[in-house]
Amino acid sequence: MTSTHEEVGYLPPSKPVEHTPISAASGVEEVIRMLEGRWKLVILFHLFGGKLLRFSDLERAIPAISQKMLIQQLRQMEADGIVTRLVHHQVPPKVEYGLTDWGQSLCPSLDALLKWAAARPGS
Amino acid sequence: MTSTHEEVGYLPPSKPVEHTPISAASGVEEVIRMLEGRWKLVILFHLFGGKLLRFSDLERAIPAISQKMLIQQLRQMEADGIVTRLVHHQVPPKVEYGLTDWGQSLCPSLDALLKWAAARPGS
DNA sequence: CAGCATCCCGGTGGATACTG
DNA sequence: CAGTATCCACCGGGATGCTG
Repeated sequence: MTSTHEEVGYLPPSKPVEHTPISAASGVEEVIRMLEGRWKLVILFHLFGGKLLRFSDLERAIPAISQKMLIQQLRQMEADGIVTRLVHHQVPPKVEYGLTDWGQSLCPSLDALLKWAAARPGS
Repeated sequence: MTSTHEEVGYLPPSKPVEHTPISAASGVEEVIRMLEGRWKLVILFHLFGGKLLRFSDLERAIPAISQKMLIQQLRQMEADGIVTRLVHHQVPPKVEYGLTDWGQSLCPSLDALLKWAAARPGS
């Protein structure tokens, strides 16, 4: 694919839109809002499979993330109904994070994304 | 904030991980890198369906985006092999953007994301 | 028309220190 | 252990003006 300046052998703009992506754009914004941020997807992938992870587990699993970001993203996803927060009040505090059913249902879609990335031409 | 403190009636962590999301984490970063940014997905959704849109078409379709962001995101996706850039050298310049086959193959996955968002409990 | 260059602001997110 | 609080650097991204 030589990016610029090919002589154009393209033809008919007579192709009708079969997908109306524009109308979908509204939902797109919502998805972006809920999943954007450097860490949301990374966290989600660590939670898939119904696992319950403690705050410190996640910190260890994602060494590059700061506490501030970890808690912030977790809280946002909790507010969005994607992750659950389970507090055990005991002397050394223990909090476990997991996925709601709805959050877990995101797994296939994200997996598809992964497969897509893996299928990149010129591997 | 008492959003918390359920007494924990959670049971068996006997659920074996059936998905090994951690190993997937590597690919996740890649996906994020390619799709992140305020506008990438929005642009993509306007390009799905095999449509070729001119720069000005996209500007009109996404009024909130600035020229700078539009061209920047398009270029990045072009570099990633997601979008194509078709230059017609004629007196009033004309450039059309579309999707590569690989880029087009992202459509089902993103659609799944949309459906997921639409299925949010408490609609 | 389709961009590039420049300036600049605000928010995102990192580092660090402190608390229940 | 699981956060909260603060400070601050950086850069994503908007506005404007100019060019081929």
